[in-house]
Amino acid sequence: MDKNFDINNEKKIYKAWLDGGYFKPRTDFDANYSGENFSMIMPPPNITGQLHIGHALNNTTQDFLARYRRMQGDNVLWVPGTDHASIATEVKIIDALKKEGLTKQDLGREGFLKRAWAWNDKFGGRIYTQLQALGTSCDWSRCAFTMDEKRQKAVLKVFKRLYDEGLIYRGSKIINWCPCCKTALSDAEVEHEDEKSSFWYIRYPYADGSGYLVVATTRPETLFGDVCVAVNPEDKRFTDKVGKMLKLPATDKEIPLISDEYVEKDFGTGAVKITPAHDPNDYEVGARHGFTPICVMNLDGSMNEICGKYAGLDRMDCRKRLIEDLKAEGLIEKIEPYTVSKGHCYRCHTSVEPMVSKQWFMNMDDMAKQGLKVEEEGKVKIIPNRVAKIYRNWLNNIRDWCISRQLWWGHRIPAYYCDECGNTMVEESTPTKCSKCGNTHLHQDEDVLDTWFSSALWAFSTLGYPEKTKDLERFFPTSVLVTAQDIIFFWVARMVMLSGKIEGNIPFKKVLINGIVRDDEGKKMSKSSNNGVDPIEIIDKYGADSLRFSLLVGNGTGNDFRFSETKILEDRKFINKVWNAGKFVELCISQSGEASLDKNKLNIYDKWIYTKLNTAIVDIAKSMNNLDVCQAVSRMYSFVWDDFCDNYVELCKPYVYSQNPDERNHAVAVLKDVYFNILKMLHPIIPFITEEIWQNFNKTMLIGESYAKSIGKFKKEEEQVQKIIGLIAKIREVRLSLNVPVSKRISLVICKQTSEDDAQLVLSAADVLSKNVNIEKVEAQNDKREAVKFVCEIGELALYKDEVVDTEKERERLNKDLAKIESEMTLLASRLNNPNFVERAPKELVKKEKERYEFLNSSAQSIKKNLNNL
RNA sequence: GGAAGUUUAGCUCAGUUGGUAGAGCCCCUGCCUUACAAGCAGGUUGUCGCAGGUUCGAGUCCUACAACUUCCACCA
Repeated sequence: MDKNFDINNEKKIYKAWLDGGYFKPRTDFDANYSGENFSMIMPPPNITGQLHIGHALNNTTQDFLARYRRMQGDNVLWVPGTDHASIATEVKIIDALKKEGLTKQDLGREGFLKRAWAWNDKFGGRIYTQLQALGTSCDWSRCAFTMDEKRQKAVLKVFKRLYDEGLIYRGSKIINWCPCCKTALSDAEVEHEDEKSSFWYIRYPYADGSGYLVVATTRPETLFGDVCVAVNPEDKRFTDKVGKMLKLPATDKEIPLISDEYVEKDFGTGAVKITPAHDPNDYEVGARHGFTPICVMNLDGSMNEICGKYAGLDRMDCRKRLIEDLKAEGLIEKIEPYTVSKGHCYRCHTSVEPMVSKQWFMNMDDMAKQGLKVEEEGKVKIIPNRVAKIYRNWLNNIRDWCISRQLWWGHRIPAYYCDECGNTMVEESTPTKCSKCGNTHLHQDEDVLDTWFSSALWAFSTLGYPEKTKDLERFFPTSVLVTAQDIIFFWVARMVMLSGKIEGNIPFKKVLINGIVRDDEGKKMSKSSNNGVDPIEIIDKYGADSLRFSLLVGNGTGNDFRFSETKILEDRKFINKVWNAGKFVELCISQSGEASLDKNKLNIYDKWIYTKLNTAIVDIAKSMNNLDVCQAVSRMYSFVWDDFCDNYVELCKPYVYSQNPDERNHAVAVLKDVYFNILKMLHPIIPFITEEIWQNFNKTMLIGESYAKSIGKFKKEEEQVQKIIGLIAKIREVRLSLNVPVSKRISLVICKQTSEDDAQLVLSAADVLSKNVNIEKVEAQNDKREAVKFVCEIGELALYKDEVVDTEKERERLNKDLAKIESEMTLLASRLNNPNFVERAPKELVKKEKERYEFLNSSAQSIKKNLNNL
C-alpha cells in the first residue's frame, strides 16, 4: 500500500462495481433470490443545472442505506432519474435564447422543444456524471426521466383515468398567474413575502350626489374590475346606504353597495371594493351575489382595454398614474404605509397576479383524506416526526390542484377539442375524429401539465406502471424515501395521494427528511448568495469518500447542517486513519506465515475486540433500522478509532511481533479478520477507499461481501481487558506525574491487597505492559523495597520508589487522586443517605451504587495510608 | 395571525426508553515510540437559554418566558 490513498482510483473502482452488476437487484440474476426486498426511488434532480451539495447529502444518505442493506443480504433496488422541471427549465432556456436575441415564439413550439431536449441531453448527462463521481450505487439500467416514453405513458394513463372519474376537470377559476412566465401556478408554487406598500383610502362618490364612501385598498389599480362595494350587514354606519349606487372613480361606471358577512367592520373603513377577477375572496363574494368577474389585466401584467386611458400600462405604472389622477380629482382621502404579504413566482420571483382563468384542475379531497389516513395509521412514517405535522396541516387545508401550465416544455395535456361542435375528448392517443359529431378537424389543448404531475407518479412510474411488471410487484411500495423538507407538499404528499388513488397503496413506508445544507456562516446555500458548492470540486480535491463521510458525520436527523471545507479537512482524518491501519495490517501479514483464524486460540485481547466489534455492529444495526444515520456513523467512528486503532492495535503488538511463529501467525490472523470486518463495516459510507484496501488483500469485491460480523462475544474477557486498559492509563498517569522518562524501564509491583484473580491478570498482561508503558517486569510485593502505591479498578499496585523517586510529586498526585475519589463519594453518599432514593430507585441501581461506594472507600483508605507513609 | 425547530465546553455539533455531561477542532504539556505528525500519550474547558413544576433523581418530561431560524395563512 502507498503512503496515501490515491483518489484518482475512484473512477476505476466505480467502473468495476458497475461492470460487476453490483448495483442491480440480486433478483435480476437469480429470480429465486430470497433476501428481503429493499427499494428506493431517487428524488429526481431537475435538469436545470448541476447538482449542489444538498443533492450530495441526499444521495450519500441513500447510497449509505443501499449499500448497507445490500451487504445485509437484501435484494436492493435503487432507481435513479431526472426531472424535466417544466417551468424551471423553460425559464432557463428562454434566458439562454435571450442572449442570442431570440424569443421562444421565434423558434415556435417544435423548435423550442428541440432546444429543450438538447438541454436535457447536456445537463441530464452532467447530473449522472456527478452522481457517479459521488459513488451512488443506483441501478443505471433502470434510469428514468420524467418525460421519457414510459413515463409519458404513465402520465397519459393516469390523466385519462382521473378525467373519466371526474377528478380532473376544466373550469374557470381564480388562479395564480405569473406575468413573467405567463402561466398559471398552483398554490404551492407561490411564495409569500412581506412587502412594504401602502393602504390607499379612495373616495367612491354616491351616484345620487350624497357625498362619498371611503374604500381602503392595497391594490387601487384593480378598481376597473370592481363590480360592487361591500360592507358588513351588521355595520350600522352603512345600514341606510346599502343598495345605493356608487360612481366608480376614473370611469363612468356605477356599481352598487352591497352587504356581505365576509367584510370585517373594524378593518380599514369597513367598506371593501369587490374585484372578483383579481382576488380569491372577492371571487367568492362576487359569485354569491351573482356578479360576473371583470378581468382588467393582460397576461403580461399590463392593463387591458377595459382600463381606458391606462390600457397598455404595466400594473405598477397604472397604479402610480391612477393615484396621481385620483389625487387631482380629490378622490384620495389618505395614504397610509402598509405591509402586505405578496405572492411571488417560485421560479422567477415575479409577483403573481390572482386572475380568473380557464384551467385544468384536480380534485384532491378524497386523495387527501387517504393521505392523512395512511400517515396517521403509521403506514407511512415520516422521520423526524415533527415534519409529519407540516404534512398533516397541508393535507387538512388542501384545495383543488391547478395542473395546467401555459408552457411548452412538459407533458402536453391529452385533451382534444372538436373544431366543429366544441366537444372535449381526453384520450391516451390522438383521436382522428370527434366522438360526438364525427368531424375530423380537431385540435389538442395547448397547455402542458404541472411538472409535479409526473413527479407524483414517480414511485410507480419508475417501476414500470402502467405495465404490470415484476419490479412493481417486488419493489412497490418502496422502502424509504430520502428527501428534503421543502418538497413535502410538492412531491411527498402528492406521491402518497396519487399512489393511493392509482395503485391503492402507499408509495413508501418511510420518509427520511434531510436538513438544509448551509455554508460555514450558517447561511442557506443558494445561487443568489453565490455560496453554493459544486460537489465535483470537493471530490476532485479530497475524494468522494471524504465528502460522503463529512456530510454524514455529526449531522443529526433532519437538522440543518453547516458545510465547509474546514469540516472536510477535519473529517477526512478518519479516512486517513483507516488507510494507515491497513498499512499496519499489511506489514504484519508480510512478516508472518499463513494462518487461518482459530477460534480456540483467541487470547483475552482478541476476545475483547470481538466483543467490542459485536456491540458496535448491534448498535449500528439498531441505528440503521431507525434511519438514524448520524448515530450509526458515530458508532463506526468510535469503534474504529478508539477500540481498534487506539487500543487493540497496541494490545496485540506483543503478539504480532512475537518470536513464536504460531503465536505470531494467530495474532496476525485475528488482526486481519477484525480489520476486514472494519472494511465491511465502513464500506457503506466510504466505499472507494475500503474497496481499494480490500482488493489489496482479496480477489473478491468488497461491495459484494456480507456486512461485518463478529465471531462472538465474551463478557468476562471484555471486563478483564477493560481493567488492563485502565491500568495502562493509570501507569501512564503515574509515570508522568512523577516525571519518570518514557524511555526508562521500571518494575510494576502487585500489592498484597490485590485479589488472586486480578494479580494473575496483571501477570498475564506483562508483555502488553512492557510494550505499552515500558514495564520491565511485574512482580509480587517485596517488603524490603519501598514502593509508591496507586489504586485503579484492578486493585492496588505500586512502583519501586528507588526507580521513580520524587516525594513531592508523589504527594501531589495522591492528593489529587484522593480529592477526585472523595468528591465522587460525597455525591454517592448523599444519594445513599436519602431514604427516598434507597426505597424508590431500582434495587439494582442502589446495589451498584453501594458497591461503588465501598470500592471508592477502600481506595481512599489506602491512598490515605500511602500519604502517611510518605 | 397560526405552527414547528433551535438554544449543551472558546468554535461546530452529538446526546436512543429520565440514573454521576460527550466528540471533533482550538488551547497547554510531553513525544517524529518500526500503521499513522492528517499522528500518539496526557491535561484545561460546561449553574446543558431563563424561571417554575413533576420525580428519590431532569440536558432528557410538563408550563411560562426570551432570542434566533423556518414553514403555513385570502383580512381588503
